[in-house]
Amino acid sequence: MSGYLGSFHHQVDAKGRFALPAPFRRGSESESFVLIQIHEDALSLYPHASWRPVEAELRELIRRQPEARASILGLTASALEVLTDKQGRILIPDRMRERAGLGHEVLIVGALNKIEIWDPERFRSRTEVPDPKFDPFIESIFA
Amino acid sequence: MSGYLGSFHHQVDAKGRFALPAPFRRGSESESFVLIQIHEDALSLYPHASWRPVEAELRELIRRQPEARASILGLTASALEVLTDKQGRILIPDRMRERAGLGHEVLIVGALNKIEIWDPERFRSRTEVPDPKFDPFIESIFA
DNA sequence: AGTCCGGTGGGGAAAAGTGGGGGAGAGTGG
DNA sequence: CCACTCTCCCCCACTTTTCCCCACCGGACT
Repeated sequence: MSGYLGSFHHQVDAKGRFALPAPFRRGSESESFVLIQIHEDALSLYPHASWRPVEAELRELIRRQPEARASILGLTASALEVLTDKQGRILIPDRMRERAGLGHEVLIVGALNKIEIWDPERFRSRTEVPDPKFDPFIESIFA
Repeated sequence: MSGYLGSFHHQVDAKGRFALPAPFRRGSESESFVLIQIHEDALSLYPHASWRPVEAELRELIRRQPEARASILGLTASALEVLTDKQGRILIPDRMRERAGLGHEVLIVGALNKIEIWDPERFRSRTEVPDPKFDPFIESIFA
């Protein structure tokens, strides 16, 4: 299948679960994901296939720059391997939800090789005014 | 499965045992680990599969740089092969706990190919302010 | 209007984390 | 070679958390 596309407005229930949008489930049946906070304003969800090369590159970075150990350890410590339950839902631990500033409404956003989880309001404010500096590059890609 | 991820706040009981977090047990059923102190501020726990290449590289280093012998001997002398008991717990000898500065509360941290055991407070102080020098590298890995 | 499918909500069984008693085995000294 | 001690690990027990399962609801397509 092609990369993840689209955005879906879903609820996080009292137990901290949200339903993975049906289009994102196809091709990842009963597969595991890696849930991690890379950016301050969102959570990222990597399917196993996308995560593997990331992991390999992280280990390569540690080998070449041992001083990066603490930075990477902080990332992996706050990451988590998650599985969809039989209803296709994913559990976000409360600590993660709070740290990423997410409430009980989230926007599940397709980002090609991964999925991002945003606060809907914040997502609007971050994307409604795109930087025109990149327009020519983007234009040429789509030409 | 993918590498070790996540952090878990566990107790070390009066006998010096701590429960290996359930996610870290999967895939290593009744496997043995190597417990070793590589860094000053934490203990490292290598599953057998991750330990093998480390051992090979240590032997290779001794052959090429015999002067490193004493340093490596110091490491292997204080390392230890450990097994989980039937309850999935691992015993840390008191000497090791003291040398690594661990109390009766520990943070079990996933670090991809290995597991690290930290004092919770110390871990927070070492990782809460990541070095921005590595941000560009890390950004590009997760892009 | 009925049926299917995707999203939402909660009860309850199973597992995870924690604590401690006691027997088997290794190490030590007589 | 025996007796004593100490450590380790198995077993049992209890509490909390996790997640599996069932049920409901609403919209879309037939």
